[in-house]
Amino acid sequence: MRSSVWGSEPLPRVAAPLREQVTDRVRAAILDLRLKPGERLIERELTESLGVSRATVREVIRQLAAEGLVTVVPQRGAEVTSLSASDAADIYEMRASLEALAVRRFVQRAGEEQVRALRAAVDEIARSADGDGDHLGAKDRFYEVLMEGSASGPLQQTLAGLQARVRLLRATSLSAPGRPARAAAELRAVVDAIEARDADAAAEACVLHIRHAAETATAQLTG
Amino acid sequence: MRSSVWGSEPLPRVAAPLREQVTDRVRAAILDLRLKPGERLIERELTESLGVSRATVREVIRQLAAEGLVTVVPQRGAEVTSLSASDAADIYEMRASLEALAVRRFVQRAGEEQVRALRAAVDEIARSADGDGDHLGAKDRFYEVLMEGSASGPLQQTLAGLQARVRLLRATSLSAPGRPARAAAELRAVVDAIEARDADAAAEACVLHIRHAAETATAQLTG
DNA sequence: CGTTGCCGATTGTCTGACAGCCAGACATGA
DNA sequence: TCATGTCTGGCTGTCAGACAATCGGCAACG
Repeated sequence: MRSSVWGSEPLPRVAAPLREQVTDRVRAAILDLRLKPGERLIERELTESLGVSRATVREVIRQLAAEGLVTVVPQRGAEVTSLSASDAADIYEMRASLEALAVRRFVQRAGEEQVRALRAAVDEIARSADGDGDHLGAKDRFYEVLMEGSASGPLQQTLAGLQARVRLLRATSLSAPGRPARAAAELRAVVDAIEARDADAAAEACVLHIRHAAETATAQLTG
Repeated sequence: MRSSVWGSEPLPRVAAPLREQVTDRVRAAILDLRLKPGERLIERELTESLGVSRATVREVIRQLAAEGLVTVVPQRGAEVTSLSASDAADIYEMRASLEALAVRRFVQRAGEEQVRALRAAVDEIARSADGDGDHLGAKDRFYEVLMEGSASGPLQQTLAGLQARVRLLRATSLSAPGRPARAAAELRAVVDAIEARDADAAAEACVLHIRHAAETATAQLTG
């Protein structure tokens, strides 16, 4: 029996372990600012509100600490990470470098189908920038396709961590008037270059995009 | 009482939590190849050989998984990560980008004292390349100074993870004849540029260094 | 008004337990 | 003989409960 009938992948685990579901929920709470930066995460409170044991909660906290979303102070526990302006700048710089790299990989490795998907995603972003549709979700989908197509485990893992931290700021940076539309245009430039299979141009466009995002974000932070 | 008497830092925690000591020991075992890539990490075995409880062992495993040193398969447990050639290439590429960034930050933020320390570290590397002294340790010290001087938490955390993974390969890549000496020369070029406070040149030299390291490493891997 | 000492809140760690899953050994039947 | 069920041991996933160590604040005290 040819295995390709089922697709080449070893079946992506339907029922996620409890630990991961909990991790996702807490992460979401942090990114939605239901848990604000600086707020303490008390283990017993989490066990109660999430309905899981302390052991599980602790593993979740380690996970989120590794992602940089929470900071643990020895003998004091975890709190939601609050980023300094200089941290934010560094994170944006790192994102610029690594996403440029991801885009390069995408050009090398992605198939026609994936390029089309990326185009569709950027169109969706543009549409949502004009008012209707959920902008955050559209952007998430864009990055999902990008990561899928660049086909690099290490890159994906690292960038995911960076993006999560950026989102700690994103609520503010996105609110800049007119920013969504410009962001959409910048991403379109990236996809244009990708379709032309021009890795250098795509990477450069990508760096430009992140730099602009960083500028509006830090402007809001310091202003 | 002036706090500067004790140094400005908030005291780097002398008595590390047990969990961290254990993490360090397991990490060291992996990097020394006492635990080989692909080898399974069985929780009960670890509790016995390390003398700690299973809860602690599990937290340690999560930590190392986040660093990318071990891979956990749901319902099957953790094993030492084994990197594909393409993963290795991506990791080196990421390192090149991020270390270049770190070097730029160093130029911006480090003081005279730290530049001197970096110079000393690279001298030590050169000396150890000529036979005597421990090369790995010298390189570690170099990066320690670099990270300290670039003063960026996020960068430091991310790069530490990448470097750990590179070390999974390093045992092989370092054995290339003549490589240590050339590596020393390349790092010297980085420091030269730093001393001249030329961030662009320093970053470029840094990228060059990592590229060369990547080449010899992948040559060994595929050969 | 600055110290000192105590107390509650929380984390760090351990023990023991039980269900569920997986892989491989084993047995069964065509 | 080969394919198909079935069983079993080895692990992981998760839980509950317990106890010492430590931190932070508060109150008594000099």
